[in-house]
Amino acid sequence: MSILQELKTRFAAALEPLTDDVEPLLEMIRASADPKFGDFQANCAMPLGKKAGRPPRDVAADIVERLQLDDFCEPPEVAGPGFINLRLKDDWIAARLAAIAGDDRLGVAPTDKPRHVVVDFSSPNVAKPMHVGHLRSSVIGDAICRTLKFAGHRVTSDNHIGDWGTQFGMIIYGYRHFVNAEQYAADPVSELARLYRLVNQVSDYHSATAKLPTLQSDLEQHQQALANAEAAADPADKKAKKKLKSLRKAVASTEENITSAKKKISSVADDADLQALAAAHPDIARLARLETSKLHAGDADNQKLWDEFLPACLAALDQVYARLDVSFDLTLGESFYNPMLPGVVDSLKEKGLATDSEGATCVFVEGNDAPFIVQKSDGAYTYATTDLATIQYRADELQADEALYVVDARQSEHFNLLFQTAAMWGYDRMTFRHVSFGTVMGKGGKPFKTRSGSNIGLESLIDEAEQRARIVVDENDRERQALNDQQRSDVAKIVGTGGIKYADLHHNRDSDYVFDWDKMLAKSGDTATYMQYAYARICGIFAELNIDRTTFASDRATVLLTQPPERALALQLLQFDQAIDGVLAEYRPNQLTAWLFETAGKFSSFYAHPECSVKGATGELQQSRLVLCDVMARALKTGLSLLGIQTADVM
RNA sequence: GCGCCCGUAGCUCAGCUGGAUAGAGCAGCGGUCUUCUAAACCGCAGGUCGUUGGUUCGAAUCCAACCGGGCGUGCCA
Repeated sequence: MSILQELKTRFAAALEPLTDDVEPLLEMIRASADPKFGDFQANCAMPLGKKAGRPPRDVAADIVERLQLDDFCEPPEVAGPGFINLRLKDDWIAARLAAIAGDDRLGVAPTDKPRHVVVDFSSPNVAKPMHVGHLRSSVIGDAICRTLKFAGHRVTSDNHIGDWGTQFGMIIYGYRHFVNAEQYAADPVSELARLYRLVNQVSDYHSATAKLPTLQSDLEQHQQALANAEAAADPADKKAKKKLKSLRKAVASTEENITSAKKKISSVADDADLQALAAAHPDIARLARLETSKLHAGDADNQKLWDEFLPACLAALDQVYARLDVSFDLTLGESFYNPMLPGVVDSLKEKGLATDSEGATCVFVEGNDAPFIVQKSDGAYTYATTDLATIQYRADELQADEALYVVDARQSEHFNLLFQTAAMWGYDRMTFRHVSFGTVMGKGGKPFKTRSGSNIGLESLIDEAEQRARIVVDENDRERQALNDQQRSDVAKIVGTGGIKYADLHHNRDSDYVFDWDKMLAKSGDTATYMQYAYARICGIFAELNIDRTTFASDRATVLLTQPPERALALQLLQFDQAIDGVLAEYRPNQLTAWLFETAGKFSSFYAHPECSVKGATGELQQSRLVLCDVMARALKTGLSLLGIQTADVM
């Protein structure tokens, strides 16, 4: 039983005579903010006193009198307005720690209320290279899956790939007109990616060329309006000020659009071959869309191409996932749900949820201006329809209790509409949750892009991480020479990808965060490297003493907490369950990174403390310290593994 | 216009179901390697928690208004 559970049980008994509803009061037991207030504190006397109209300190004294916890706590103290401060007995901590030695679960029991959770994450478009935007979804989603599983839930991870969208029409069009057969035979995926880029580039060229005059006149209009407004502006008028601001924004954004349009035009116009190609395919965008709709309509030729393209595209994705150590139970893309879409719309219509509006079939959700469009006026279905079909499948076929969507925060409105529509549609017993996350920013505070403004490829990101990590590994091992070339390269992989993942996970997922190479692989601070290093140092101790950690009989040892760093570390290690609970409460992996960092910090203090040497100790004390080290190593390895981060025995 | 998110130390961020003097990490300053990997440890310094009101014994946390930034907003996904 965990410390917090134990305390809650004891407090429940003591609080029962005082109130009908103890549950919220038990939530007010927590680890102390400051060691001088003990190890844990219970804040329940204040609200209770208020409710009963009694001085909180009296209530606290009442509670303390009823509390039965002298078997594992020092006598509780009442402090301040009515805080109850608790300090665990050293012997009890030592016994608990000895009890979890050798246990990868660190004494955390699986949940007694398992749920079946579908986690929908990563979801790239096939045939389009994955970029940094897919990183967060992949990394956060994977960490959530691993943590849910560890906690004892049934998890189905599902990669809802985009394999049926407009990009396929572009690829098909490109393949028909521009394919380089040799390249395609040698490396189909990169040739398809090239074709996609090419068709995209030419379409963009035409649409930019068409749009440019409008944009330029828009700009003139906006500039004129701005000039007029500036001339008439009354500095005291707030409304006018706001208007000025929005006009300036309009000018700036139009200017940006013009710049980007010009770039798109010149990228083709500056190249004679491209220019000729563009001239020969003036209607490329429409024709590419036509290929898409032919595919959707069941056109045999296009279906054949799709069948041919897809396996290669999936294999390419798998390569990236292998490098990231991310895996899925299911990869059910949009195409999988295609046959279900007409039925979805029919069912919505039957139930009176979907109605015709301006030619499109829409669900209107109260309190939302925007409609939820399930069928466009041209008859095509939308991702709203697919998402509803997906819910149907997950509820009816997979029998899931809960579905998580690890998707960019910008889609929150879509999910809001989706979930409400699903509930009205009858899927009200399943819980749905948009696990949203912010944008990855570059150092300038703008979305992380390459210098030319395109997205940064995920593969090149991993490449760079591993290269940078290798430099760090080489530097660190220069004097020790403990690693050969292969080992260094293995460590660099672990440190590099671990660094990327950790940098992402240690931020609150809601925030945008700034991507910073130097910080990510920094030798110190809150990084994966710091944790991985702590792990390697522990392995080093066992190696030095010629003890095989895998067979180390730590459960037979007694734990002695002779020094403050030992006690602090032991107590920290006993609170792993709180980190797990913290992650799963709102699906925030940063709760676990925080615990790991704190724990690793406590270990580093222990390790560096002159009175806590393991090698320097003998007999029972050395055995005890080895137990501490072993549990610490398990904590790091297990905790990092829940984040999808690996460890190395030697670094 | 409407909706969502954000504003905490020089920088990057935690903390947000209200709790004791607001925490880390970088960067800065000063210490610590003949002893388990110094990719480390110890210490110092650094903040009107955007502003103003409100609720409360108690507010970074809840509510309202405002200021500042980002994103989304009917047929792309």
